[in-house]
Amino acid sequence: MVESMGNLKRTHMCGEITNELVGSQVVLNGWVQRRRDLGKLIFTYLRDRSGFIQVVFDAEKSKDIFEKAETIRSEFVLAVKGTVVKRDESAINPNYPNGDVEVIAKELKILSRAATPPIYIEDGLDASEALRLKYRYLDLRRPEMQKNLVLRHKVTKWIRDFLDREGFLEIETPMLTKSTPEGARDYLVPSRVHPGSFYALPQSPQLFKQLLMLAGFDKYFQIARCFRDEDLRADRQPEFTQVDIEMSFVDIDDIISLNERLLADVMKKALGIELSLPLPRITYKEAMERFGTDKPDTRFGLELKDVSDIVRNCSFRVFANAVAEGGSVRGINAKGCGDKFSRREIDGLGEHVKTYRAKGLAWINVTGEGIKSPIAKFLTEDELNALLARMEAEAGDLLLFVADQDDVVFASLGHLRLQLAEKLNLLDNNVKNLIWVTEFPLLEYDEEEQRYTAKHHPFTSPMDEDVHLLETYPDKVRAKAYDIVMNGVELGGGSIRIHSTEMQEKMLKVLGFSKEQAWERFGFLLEAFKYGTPPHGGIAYGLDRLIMLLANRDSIRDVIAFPKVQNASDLMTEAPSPVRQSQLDELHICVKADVLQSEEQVKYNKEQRMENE
RNA sequence: GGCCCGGUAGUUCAGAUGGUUAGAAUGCCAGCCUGUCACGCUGGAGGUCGAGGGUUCGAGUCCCUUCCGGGUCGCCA
Repeated sequence: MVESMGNLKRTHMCGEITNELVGSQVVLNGWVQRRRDLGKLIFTYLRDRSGFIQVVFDAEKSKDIFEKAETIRSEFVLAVKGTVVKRDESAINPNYPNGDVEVIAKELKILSRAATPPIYIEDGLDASEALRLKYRYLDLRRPEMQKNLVLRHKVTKWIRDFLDREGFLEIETPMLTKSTPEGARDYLVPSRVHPGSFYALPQSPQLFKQLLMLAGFDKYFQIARCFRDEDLRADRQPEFTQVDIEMSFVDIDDIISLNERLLADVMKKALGIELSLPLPRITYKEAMERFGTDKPDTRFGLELKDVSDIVRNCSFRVFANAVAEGGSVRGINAKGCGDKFSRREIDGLGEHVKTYRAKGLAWINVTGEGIKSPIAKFLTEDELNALLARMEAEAGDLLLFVADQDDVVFASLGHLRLQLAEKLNLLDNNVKNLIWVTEFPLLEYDEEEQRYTAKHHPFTSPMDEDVHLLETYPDKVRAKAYDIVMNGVELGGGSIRIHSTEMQEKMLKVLGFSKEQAWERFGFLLEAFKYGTPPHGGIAYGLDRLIMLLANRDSIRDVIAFPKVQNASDLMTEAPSPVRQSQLDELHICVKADVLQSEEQVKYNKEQRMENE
C-alpha cells in the first residue's frame, strides 16, 4: 500500500541528523538503503542527497509500525517521524559521520515501493557502464555521482560569481544557427519553412561572441552548450558545455591574467589548492620538443631529447634515413627501467608506439655490466658515448628511441611518455599542474584537402611579427593563441581575434576561400567588421573536463547527468530514433531506401503499426 | 572507417583440451532471530550462455556474419 505524505513533511535531511539533535523529534524523507531484519527489531539506513541516517523499528514499541516496516525493501521511499537518540557505545558505526546517533521511528509512511534495482546503489560500484547509463536515474542516486553533480553546480556558480564580480555579462546566443564549413561536423536541424535548408547547432558561440564585442558588450561570458558531430572519447561528448569568455581592448596577457585569477579562485574553493601565479607558460614549439604534445602533463619528467645530430651519419640506416629525409631521431630516458622491464615489456612498448604510426622502437639497456641493445652494433663508440651523454644515461636506465618524421616521432614518444608514467606510477591525481601553451601555429596543412586549415579557428589573429609571412610561408606563422592545460588535459583554449575586414579576408584567402565564398559564408562577420571593431579576444573552457579533473574521474561521463555512449546514442531514452513519415514529410526530407530497411527502422515501423491497430 | 578488449543467473564473474543436469558470490523470495550496520542461520526460485548461421553424433567452448558496451587511431577549426 502506497500512502500519501500527509503531514509528514521533512524537517531535516538525513545527513543533518547529528549529536546536537539528540532528544528532538524529526521527520525524514528518503530512500531505504538496506533493511536488516532481526526478528523483533528492524534497522534501515535512510538516504537522501545529504547522506544517511539509521532508522530503528522496534516491535515492542509499536506493533503497527513494525508490521509495516517488515514490508519495506531497498529503494522504497519513506516518510519517517521519530526521535533522535544517542547509540550505545558498542553500537556506534564509525563508517558514517553520524554513526553515533539514530532515529527511533514513531510514525512511518511508505510513499513509494520499488522494484529490485538492477544496479546496487552504492559507491565503488563495478556494474557495467551500459547498465549504469540505461538506469542512469538509479546510478545518479549513488553518493559519488551526487557528489560529482554537486561539485559541478558549485564550480559553475563560482565561475559565474567570479566573472560577475569582474564586470562580465552573461548573454545567451542562438542554438539554431548557421552551418560553417570549417571545423567539426555540424549537427543539422531541418527547417520546415525553408525546404531543403538547415540550421546547425553551434560548435561554439564563436562568431556571436565576437559580434557582441562589436556591439559594445566589452566583457561577455556564457555557460554554453556546444555540439560537434564527431566520434566520442572518454573526454569527448557530442554535446558538451563550454565556459565561453570574450573581452574587448585586451591583449594576450590581459586574458591570461584574468583566467589565472579565475582558475586560482576555483582551485582554492574546490580543492583547497593555492595556485602560485603567474602560471608557467611554454611555447608550442618547446612543448612539442620536450613532451611530444601540445598538452603536456608536467607532473613528471621523462622528457624527450633530440639526438638527430649524433646519429645522422651512423650506420643504423633507420636513424640515418629518418634524419636525411627531414625527420628526426628522439629518445626518452626511462630512468631505472633497464633493470625493471622484461624484454617482453619493452616489446609491448614497441607495439604501443606503432599505434601512432611509428615503425618501431629502438632501445638501449644501460645495465651495470654494460650496454645491451639490438642497435649498439651499428654505432661507433663515439656515437654511443655521445648518445649516453645526451640522454644523461646512468646504469639501470632504459633509453627508448623513435626515428621518423617529426609528427610521428612526437606523437609516439609523447604517448610513450604517458605510458611509462603510468607503468611507473608517476601520476599523482592529487597534484594539479596547470600550464599555458602559447604561440601555436596559425595554420596546418591538410593533406586530404590539399590546403591549409586553421589550427585554432579562422578568426585567430597571427602574431604581429609573423604577419608578413602569411602569404609566403603560411606554415611558419604563429598565432596569438593559447591553451590552458591541466595534467595533460586540454582544459581550454583561446586567442586574440582578427578585427579587421582586410586581415580577415586575407586569412580566408590563405585558407583557400575565394572572396565570393568568404562573403557567402562569413559575410555577416566581414560586413560587421566595417562598422568599428574593437580589438578583442577570449577563451573557452571545457567545463566537463574541468569538473572531471577536479572530481578525479577518468571520464567526463561521470560528471554529466545524462551522457551519451560511444555511438552517440542515449541508452536510457534510446535517442536518436526513427520518426514518423508525417514528420519527415513536413520537413521535406527523404530517407535513403537502404536506411529504411535498417533494423532500427524496421523495428520502429512495426511498433508504429501496432500502435495504430 | 581501422585496431584492441569485453558480452554466461537480477548483478559481478568462473567455466583447459568440444562431452551427462552450466557453477560461485551477491541480490531476490520464504522461515527463524531484539542491537544490526556487507547482520546471522535454514531453505528456495532464478539461465533463449548477446543474436543469426555453419562445422560436429554433440557447441557456452571451434568457424563465419552481425548487434551491443569500453578503450584507442583517424576525426575532434
